[in-house]
Amino acid sequence: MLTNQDYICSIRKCYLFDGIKDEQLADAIKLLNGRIKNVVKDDYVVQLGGTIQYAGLLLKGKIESSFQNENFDQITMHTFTGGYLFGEGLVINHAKNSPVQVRAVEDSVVLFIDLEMIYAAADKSPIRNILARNLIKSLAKKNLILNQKVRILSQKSLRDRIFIYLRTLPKDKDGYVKIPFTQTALAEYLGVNRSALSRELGRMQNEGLLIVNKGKMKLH
Amino acid sequence: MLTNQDYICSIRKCYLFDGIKDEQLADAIKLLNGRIKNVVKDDYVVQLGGTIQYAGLLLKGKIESSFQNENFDQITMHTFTGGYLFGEGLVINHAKNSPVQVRAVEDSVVLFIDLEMIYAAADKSPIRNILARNLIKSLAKKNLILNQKVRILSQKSLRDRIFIYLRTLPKDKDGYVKIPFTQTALAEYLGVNRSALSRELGRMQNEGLLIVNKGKMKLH
DNA sequence: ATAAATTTGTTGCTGTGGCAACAGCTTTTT
DNA sequence: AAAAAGCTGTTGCCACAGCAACAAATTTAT
Repeated sequence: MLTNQDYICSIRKCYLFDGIKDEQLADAIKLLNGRIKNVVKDDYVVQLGGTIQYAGLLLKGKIESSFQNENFDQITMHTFTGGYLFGEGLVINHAKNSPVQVRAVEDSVVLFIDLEMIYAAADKSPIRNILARNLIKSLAKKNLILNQKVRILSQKSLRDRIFIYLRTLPKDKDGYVKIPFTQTALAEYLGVNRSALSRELGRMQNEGLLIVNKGKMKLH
Repeated sequence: MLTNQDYICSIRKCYLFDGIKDEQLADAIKLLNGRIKNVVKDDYVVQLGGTIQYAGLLLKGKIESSFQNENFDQITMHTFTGGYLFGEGLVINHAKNSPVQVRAVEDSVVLFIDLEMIYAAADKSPIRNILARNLIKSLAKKNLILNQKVRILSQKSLRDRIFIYLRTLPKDKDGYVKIPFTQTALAEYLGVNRSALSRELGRMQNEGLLIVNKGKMKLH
């Protein structure tokens, strides 16, 4: 079933199978009723407004989650590559009417898994325990990431968004923080216009609030 | 330990102890190393930048989560009453430097619990399984709520925020959706100015896009 | 080394929506 | 029933940030 080494690599990128040895992987996936499916480019993995029974783990390719705004424009939320787990929240809550759609932007391979198997069954295999722990950690992690994003997006001024973002990054001994984004990507993450971000960073430097230095920044 | 009926009421409001009978509640709480603590008004339950070892379940009183922006103003995120579970994400991720602080706004009682007990121990009691399932569901639910909020806050125009918000609410047979907020609270949820919201709702009605009717709205 | 592609800085224009202030309504309290 | 508190509609003002367009700089590809 899982002969492709690349697929195993992808699986290892997500938390869910942490602590499960390669030789147990097949058992774990079987326990989750795992099924591998090829998805051709532009096919929908999750339909807008649809129901979703299984979480997906992207083994290969590239998929994109998006939703529609008022004008029925597609707004891309995120593009994912191998190892990304999606749909957990919807599946676990038995959500109908998915508010997002997931579409393959190139030919992809997805492993569909039934997360409810983790806690639905009566037997208590050690694998089940590990999976439960990993799922909990994975969900909690997404929670933190989303919380941080909400905190940033709740700010009205661009400057406050920058401040909050910078404050959460760890400082090195000189008080600098390393920005793991290009400025373009940072603007997208902060939910602001790219040139406005550039302008504001310039202002902040003029005011002596900030030093920008090759992908590093320092406050005050 | 848990003689107060009000406390049990609060506990029942959160998912975590679903499916656990009242007579097993004490066992479940013991399993989680539960400890009840009184918190006086204005005391911090979680310090900004601090570490948090236990999740908290509010049994009585009122607490508020907030964070600080650039000017070290406190920005309130949410105010909670009995039954609210907080800090799970931070605890499970062993997060240091909490980005939020939690403060009692009136004299309160909090049950601190060690969520890691759910999956850390070797024994596999049925209670542990139930707790694991409930924690997973609870985290997944928060995930959906946060996702929805991110989707709304990512919109630049107030109108799009309104559209997205309204689209997720269930319609009644006449196509109306019931708004579970006052307009003031809705503005806060959407992250916009209250009077701007009022203005925009007026505009949309003028344009024939929306009908507002006593806490109900209808699109198109 | 040159070309191509991507990223960043800059600037003018413009509109949205934040803010403050007030008035008219509800709802709650006593 | 009166008073207090809270919610909603309205309006003027104006700053912030979105957008477009271009140039400069940097990175990646060939």
